[in-house]
Amino acid sequence: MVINEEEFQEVRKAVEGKKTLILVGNCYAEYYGRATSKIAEGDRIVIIKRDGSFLVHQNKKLAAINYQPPNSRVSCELLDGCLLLQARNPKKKEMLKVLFNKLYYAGSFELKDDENITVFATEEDLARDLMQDLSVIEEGLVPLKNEAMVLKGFIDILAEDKQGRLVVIEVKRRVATLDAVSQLKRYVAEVMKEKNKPVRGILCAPSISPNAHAYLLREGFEYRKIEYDPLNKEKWIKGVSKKQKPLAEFMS
Amino acid sequence: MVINEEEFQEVRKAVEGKKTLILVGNCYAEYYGRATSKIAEGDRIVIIKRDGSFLVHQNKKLAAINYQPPNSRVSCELLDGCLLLQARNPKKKEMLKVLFNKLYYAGSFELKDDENITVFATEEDLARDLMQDLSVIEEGLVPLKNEAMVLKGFIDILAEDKQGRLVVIEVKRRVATLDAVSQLKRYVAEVMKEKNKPVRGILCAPSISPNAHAYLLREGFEYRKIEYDPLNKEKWIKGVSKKQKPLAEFMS
DNA sequence: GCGATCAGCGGCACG
DNA sequence: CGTGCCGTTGATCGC
Repeated sequence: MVINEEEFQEVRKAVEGKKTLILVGNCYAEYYGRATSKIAEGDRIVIIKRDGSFLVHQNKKLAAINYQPPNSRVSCELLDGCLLLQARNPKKKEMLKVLFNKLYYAGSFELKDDENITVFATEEDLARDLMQDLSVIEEGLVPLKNEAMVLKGFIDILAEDKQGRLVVIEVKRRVATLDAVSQLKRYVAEVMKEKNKPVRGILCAPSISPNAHAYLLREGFEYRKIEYDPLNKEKWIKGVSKKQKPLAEFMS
Repeated sequence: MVINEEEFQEVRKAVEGKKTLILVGNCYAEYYGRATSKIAEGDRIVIIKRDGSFLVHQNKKLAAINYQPPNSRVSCELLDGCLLLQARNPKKKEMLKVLFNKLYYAGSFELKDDENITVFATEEDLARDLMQDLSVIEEGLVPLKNEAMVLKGFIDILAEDKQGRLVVIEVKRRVATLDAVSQLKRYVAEVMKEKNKPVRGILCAPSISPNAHAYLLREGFEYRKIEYDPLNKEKWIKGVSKKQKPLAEFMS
C-alpha cells in the first residue's frame, strides 16, 4: 500500500470534478489504439486537464511520451496500493493506462483562463503582407486575390506577371523542402488545367535545400529568397514596406 | 508583492540546481524567435525540465501554447513581486518570457527515469512485416531489400513483379493523402531515371482520400488497401502471417 | 551540422 | 465528420 487513501481521494475528486490534476510519481504506462506503446516504471509528470486532455511527461525532451486528446474519459482507481488512471476514447478505441506505484505530489486546481494566444509571422502573415508588394518577388506582379479564393483556396498567392501569365506563388516560412516543390507542382498543374494556359510557379522561402532546388529547376519553377524578422516593426519582410499589419508590442 | 521570498527561493534553487520544476499560477507569456507570440494573463501550468525543456500549458487542449526546446537557458528573478522566468536559446535567438503574478503551486523534483518508450505499429513496422509476404499487395512480388537501401534509403519497399518490372511501394499507416501520392511520384521518377526502365508505383494504406486517389490514378499508380490491428498478436496485418515481429504484451 | 521523413503527429479552417 | 495543410511543429536517423 504505497498510495494512501487521502491522496487517492484528492485524485478522485479532481477527476470526477473535472478539475485540472497534476501528478508526479513513479509510474508504468501503456497505450493502445492507433498504435501500441509501453514504458517501464520511471518518475514522470502527469497532467489531466479539464477538457480530458491527458499528458505523460518524462523529465526530458519537449514532447509528451504518452497522451490522450481532449474529451477523453478519465477514470481512476486504487489497485493493490497503486493508483491506476485510465483515459479512454471509445470512438477511436483508444486507451491510455498509467499505473503509479509512488506518488511524490498530487494537486488539483481550478484554472481560470479565457485568453487566446496571438502568434505573428506565420505563413499566412507572410503571404498576406507579401501580397501588398509583390515587387520583392518580381517587378510587375499583380495579385489576383479573388481568383485564388475561387480557384482552390490553398494557393498562397496567385498573380499575373508583366506578360499576363499566371503565376502561382507558394510561400514557406522556413527552409523549403522537397514537399514544398511537390505542393507547388500540384497547384501549378491544377491552375494550368483549369485555365488551359501556361502557368509559372514561384517558391518563396528564406532558403531552399539543394535537392529541393534541383527538383524545382527540373520542373521549370523558380525560387525567390525572402528574408524576414518578426521583431522588425517597420519592415519585417525585407524589401516590403507598405500596408503591413502592425506588429504586436513586446517588452524589451 | 504577491510572490513571497520563500516560493522564489524554491524556484531559484530548482532552476539553478537543474531540478524539474512545476509551477501553477496566473501568468502572462510572450515569445520571440522563429515567430512572436503573446498571451494575456491567465491561470496556467509551467514545466521546466532538467534538460532545459520549457512548457506552458493552458487548462485545455493537448498542446502547449508556449515552449522552448531542450538545452534552453533558464533564468528566474523577482520583479515587483512577480516571478519572471526566461528561457533563451542564444543560437537561434529565441526567448520565452513568463511572468507570474500569482503562484498557486511551486514544486521541484528530482525525477529518475532511464526508460525508453517502445511503440509498435509504426510505418516502419508495417513496411518491415509487409516485406515478409508481399502477396497481400500483389501475387508474385519479390522484395529487393538491398536495392532499396543503395538506391535511395527513403523508399519503403522496392520490389519486382512477376513480369520483372520494378515496383516502388509507399506504405502509410493512416489515410493516404495528396502528399503521399506526391512522395510516391518522386520516388518512382527517381528509380525510373536511375534504372532507365518503366517503374510501377503502389500506395499501400488503410484508406485513401478521394482527391489523392484521383491524383494517384492520373499518375498511373495503384492503391492497395491494407488493414491492420496493433493488438492482434498472430496476424496484426490482415493477410500477412509469417515471420512477424512478436507483439509486446499488454494487460487486459 | 543539414536534410529528409515520420508522428498515436495536434490544431485549424473549410466543405 | 473528412480533407488539406500549417506548425516556434518535435523527434529520429542518415549524411
